[in-house]
Amino acid sequence: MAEKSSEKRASGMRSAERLLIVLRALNLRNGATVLELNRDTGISRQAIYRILDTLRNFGYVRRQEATDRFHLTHMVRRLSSGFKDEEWIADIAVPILGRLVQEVVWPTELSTFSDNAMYIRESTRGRSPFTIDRVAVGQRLPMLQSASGRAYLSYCPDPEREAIIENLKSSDDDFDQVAHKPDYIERILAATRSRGWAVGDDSFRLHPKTETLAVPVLVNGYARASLPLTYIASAATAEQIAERHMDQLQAAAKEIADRMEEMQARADDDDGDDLIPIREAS
Amino acid sequence: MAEKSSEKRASGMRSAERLLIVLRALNLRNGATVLELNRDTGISRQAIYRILDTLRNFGYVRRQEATDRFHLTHMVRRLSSGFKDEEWIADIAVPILGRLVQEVVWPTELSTFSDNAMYIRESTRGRSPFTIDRVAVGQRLPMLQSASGRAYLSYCPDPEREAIIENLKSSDDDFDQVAHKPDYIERILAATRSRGWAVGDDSFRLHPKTETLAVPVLVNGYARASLPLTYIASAATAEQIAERHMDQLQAAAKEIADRMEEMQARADDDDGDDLIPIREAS
DNA sequence: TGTATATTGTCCGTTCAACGGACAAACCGA
DNA sequence: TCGGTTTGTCCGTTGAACGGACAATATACA
Repeated sequence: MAEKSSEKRASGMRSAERLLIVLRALNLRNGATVLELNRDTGISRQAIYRILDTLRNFGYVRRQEATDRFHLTHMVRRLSSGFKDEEWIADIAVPILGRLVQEVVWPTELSTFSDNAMYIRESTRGRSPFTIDRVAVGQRLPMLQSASGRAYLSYCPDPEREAIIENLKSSDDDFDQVAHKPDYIERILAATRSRGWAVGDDSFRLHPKTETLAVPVLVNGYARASLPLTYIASAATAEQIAERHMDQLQAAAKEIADRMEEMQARADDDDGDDLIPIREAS
Repeated sequence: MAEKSSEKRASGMRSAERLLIVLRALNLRNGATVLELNRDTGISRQAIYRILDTLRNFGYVRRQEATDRFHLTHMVRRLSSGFKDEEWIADIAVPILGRLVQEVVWPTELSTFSDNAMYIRESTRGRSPFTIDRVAVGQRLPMLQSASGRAYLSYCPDPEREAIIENLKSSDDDFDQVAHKPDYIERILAATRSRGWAVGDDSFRLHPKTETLAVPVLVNGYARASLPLTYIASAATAEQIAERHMDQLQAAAKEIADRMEEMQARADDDDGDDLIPIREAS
């Protein structure tokens, strides 16, 4: 068949699920006895023993000799250490972009800065009816030509921008050579700031028939990502697109930023709205 | 029976183990396809599907729509967010204290600062033949009377010490009242520093028959924990104990500190010496 | 000293969930 | 058009996970 796995109400693996529940419970109350975990999770005592054995074999949990309580070890960090901060914002953006594409028919993306360029992290191409080329995630975008790059540079902290420009000067990418023209850069930044949004340069186009404009995602006042919208050039001008959709784009950017600030503020642990059961489902 | 679970060659739960292996693999290569995970881990493709479904149900993994790759979400942090930094050092100290108690017959501990006092995090009481009172983990020790507190205060960064003293002044604990006597504090610190180790004050004793001396654990030059040794007062004087065991105590403190510095230096991700299999055991 | 309650640990027969072989479908380059 | 690669699902088999039951220990109280 190979259908596109239409969001079936999956069950998942029993014992593995319970291990995750116990692991979570251990995080909420570091240092716990078998009985406490039994009560916290509703999982039978015997099962808790099995699970803790498993976790111990992997070094994620140790038993404190003196108190006979089970504790997490520093190894647990490995279960999440691969999650990078750049992914953070893309992760949060997913549902928001999903809603955005329903209002704005054109495909939008989320791009972040890394390695002297912007990279597309998330995309709604494929859910938009007006998409020409498909997959764009992972695509590299030059800082000074792409709408994403320009939006980012215009609103990132000053020291960061200066450092980026400095790096671009020693880049061997053709696009980055304009970094040597400070007046050109100044003009772009000024134009972007006066508008509030950025446009892509003709010299860089992912697809010849499309154009892109972008707004920055301002977290605590500074750009942490860009939110580009790509449209078919023959369908409208940048001004028309902006007229129709800028409010929605800005609102989405704000929503992403708000979620980010919100999460940063919290103790990093408990996020209230929780999909993960702490007790077993009946 | 209720035997003390004599380190049996445990097996652990099959499917749960495999979930942990896949989770680890996802951390090593964020963004992976089912086939890639299959190759990385040696786990059958069908099983990877089951595991990813489970992880998705819990929100730890999402599927990037555009690329069909599986990514960790910010939720994975919850699997380790309960592991606090204070536990870090205690966690590392466990095996080192274990070796120490074999050389030094007296019980030793590891204590860290928290909430205006030192707290015992790990203990070898129970493995030492000369232990009087059993469990001491979790025990609160006053800063200015206990050997642990004095060792810590004498070698922590100056601003931290000043802040602690300031806090103690507004404490309602009787022990902390001497924080109002700067000359007393100065005398203690000077004595401790000239010796290189701290002694406990008569006014505070966990057990009337015992006395304690302690050395600081100096990470990057500053105290991050204390390593107290408790002995029976009638058996020897502090000087005799120091004569016999100070080298061993200092060596253990140094080893803990070295391990800490080592771990901090690393990228927090890959720690080389790894108990956790990335591929399944045959 | 005996009785009651709470907790920890292990055994073992049953059963159901995890397992992987097999097949179908889609995609891709030649 | 045809092989090779990748993705996804089905389904019969089996062994791993399950939890009831029991043993042992600790503490409290009469």
